[in-house]
Amino acid sequence: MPQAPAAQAGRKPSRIQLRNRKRILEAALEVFSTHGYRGTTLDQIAAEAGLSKPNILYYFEGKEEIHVTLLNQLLDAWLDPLRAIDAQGDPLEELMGYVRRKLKMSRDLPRESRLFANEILQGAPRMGPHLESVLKPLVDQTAVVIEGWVAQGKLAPVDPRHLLFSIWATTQHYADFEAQVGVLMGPADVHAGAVAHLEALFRRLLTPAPTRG
Amino acid sequence: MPQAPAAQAGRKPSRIQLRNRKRILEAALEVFSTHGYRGTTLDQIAAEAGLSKPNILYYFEGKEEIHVTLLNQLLDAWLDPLRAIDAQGDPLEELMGYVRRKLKMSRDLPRESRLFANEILQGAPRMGPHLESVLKPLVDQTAVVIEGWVAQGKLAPVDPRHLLFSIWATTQHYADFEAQVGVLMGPADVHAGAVAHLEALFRRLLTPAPTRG
DNA sequence: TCGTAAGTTTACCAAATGGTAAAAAAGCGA
DNA sequence: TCGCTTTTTTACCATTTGGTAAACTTACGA
Repeated sequence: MPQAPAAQAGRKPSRIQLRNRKRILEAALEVFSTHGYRGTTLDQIAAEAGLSKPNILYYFEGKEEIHVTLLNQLLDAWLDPLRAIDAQGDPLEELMGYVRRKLKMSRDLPRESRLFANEILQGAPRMGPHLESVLKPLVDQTAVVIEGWVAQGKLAPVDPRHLLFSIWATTQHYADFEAQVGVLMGPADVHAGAVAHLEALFRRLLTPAPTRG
Repeated sequence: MPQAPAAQAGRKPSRIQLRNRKRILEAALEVFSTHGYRGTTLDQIAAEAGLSKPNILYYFEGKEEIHVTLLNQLLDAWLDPLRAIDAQGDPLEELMGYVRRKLKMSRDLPRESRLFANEILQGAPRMGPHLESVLKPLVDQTAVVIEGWVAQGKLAPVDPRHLLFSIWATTQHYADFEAQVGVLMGPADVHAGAVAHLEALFRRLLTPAPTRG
């Protein structure tokens, strides 16, 4: 079998392979994130990557494999800020740090945010299992930590999962709804305003009432 | 010219026309909201509507017209809760009422929310002008009202636009990211929890500090 | 430098898809 | 019930699109 690095089984990838797979994924991220899965054509990805369509299919088995590769790769990076929450740290500062990291990701990696949003919006057809196996355990674990903090009185009472939803929603909004934000905010420094606003929003929510007696 | 109600110029629509246009839009909402614009085919809409494809094209000029009709119709309904904010009312209660109405819409009309999210995610290619001409003026106007409330000390200092973004993001999240919320919350009563959580979140943000002196 | 494997291109193809033409079938006012 | 209009169906079509076959070119170790 003279060819088939698409499904390379244990083979160590060559330098060219490494470079071209990276190029393709970068191009695919660009196109998928703005047009969605069905709205993206292999020709667009090929053009963006500077490769021919059959050449793309030399490195990946098909459109779907590119998409899934991108999504799973992404989810992992996406969850790093959540993993970085330290159960031993100061509760309020840990969570506020998380908010800031998520907001920064939204600004620096808007394409990744939109790719993810697109997938979830359509019911996570290519990602469902991954959400169950990767996202859910991590969230369950984080929920326990947050509940512990609340029980210790170091955090105002809050439902951990709804808190996470709020953080995700508000931070990713600036990437996912950029088209709308742009219309409504003009050329102002959106990010700086967002940082200040979300700082106030979550700090007020989470700061525990001073205990008396 | 024996046919052309698609571009009916001033003609009063027949009963059949009214019924079928409604059917088509309902079917299109269902399909567009779950598969996006490019992911939707006329055949799918036709099947969902119980009509043939050419019959669909008898009532609408094409796929794009259906989509645009749906979007513009939707934006109008979508903004009703915002229009309902009463500048003369109690600031905190007006805004909390707005939060509740938005959350209710997210629960009752998730398809509409997702249709809108899909469009904005992709850069609002078929809606840009409408955002400028309909959404922006209304938001500008609301921003003035909120700023007035803040100036009067009836509301904690807050950037009106970022506040609106937070409200939209958190409430619509339950519709737009339902696939994810479902994975993480199981069969629990998500809505009730969301109401309580967002009530706390925004009430704490907006309640002004008691003035002294 | 030569031979083999890796990588790339050219030329296709079948299916899907948005849309059309024109005939057939209902509706409906008089 | 007749005749005209509205509505619906049948039969197509051109383009796009994911994907393939096979020839051709390049890289690289011996």
